[in-house]
Amino acid sequence: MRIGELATKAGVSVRALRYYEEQNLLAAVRSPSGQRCYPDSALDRVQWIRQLYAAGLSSKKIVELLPCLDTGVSTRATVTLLAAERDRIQAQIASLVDMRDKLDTLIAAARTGAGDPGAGGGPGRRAGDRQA
Amino acid sequence: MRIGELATKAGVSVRALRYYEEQNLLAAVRSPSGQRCYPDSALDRVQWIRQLYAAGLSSKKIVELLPCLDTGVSTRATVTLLAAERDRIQAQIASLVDMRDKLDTLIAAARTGAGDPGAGGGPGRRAGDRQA
DNA sequence: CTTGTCTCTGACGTCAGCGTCAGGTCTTAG
DNA sequence: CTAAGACCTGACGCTGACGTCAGAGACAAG
Repeated sequence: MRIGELATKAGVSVRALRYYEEQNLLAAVRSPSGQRCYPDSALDRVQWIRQLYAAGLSSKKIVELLPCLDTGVSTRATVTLLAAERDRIQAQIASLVDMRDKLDTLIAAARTGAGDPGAGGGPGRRAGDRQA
Repeated sequence: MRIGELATKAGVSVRALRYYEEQNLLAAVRSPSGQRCYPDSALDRVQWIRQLYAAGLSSKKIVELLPCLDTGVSTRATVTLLAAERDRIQAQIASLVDMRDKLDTLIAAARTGAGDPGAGGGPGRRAGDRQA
């Protein structure tokens, strides 16, 4: 498939796909005229890339991990990297959970009438999505 | 206290503190000669700011929320903002937990032999910090 | 053949949260 | 008094993941 189609399917911009190629995250076969041609597997690949970016990894880290994600084969070095990123993500989760709880406390305080005139909320609990 | 002391205590750079002031996140009384003078409460304030940055909020969002965090008083607008950020953070947590689990799977597969799909999920588990 | 849409390669623009350098002032120890 | 830091205000630099614009080729449809 061509770049526009992949972009639409993956929900990213054409520019982003070209950027991924530039960063060696995503390869494409070229047609004789130079147009990029992607296999279907590229869609999964792009979604991996997006999720890794969303988890706070840089292009450099991702390019080191992708071969392992592709083949499932890990060297000791990549396992080390995987573990390091996992631990970083875990710490990030802990930090976010902490902040979420702080915000919940503030929201609860606001709802139970502390402060704002007209915030007569009564018992206004949020949905019980306490677990991450 | 002066800016250098606050920076040291808070573990941030002097430049960062000046930036926070520029963004209206942190106020300082000025000495006659123009030097910034911070109250002790500024330390807590800076730590709030750091944590909010770490949770992915922008200066703009933080400046909208800080008055509420200071006074504990929330208007309807700030409660809406708080709730929106809470939900964003919750979604981010979910995304990170998902990625953490994916990485754990890969790590486990690598540990239980030459990594390959079909990974037998045998022993070699990580410490049981499954919950966020 | 022409039109419209898609694609190509540069290459500069953006935005946030600071780092860093320049040139001058303030404070404090000796 | 003087030297050494700490502090001041600009103001430019940096990084990463793209956005955007320019100018030109590619390709199916009528």
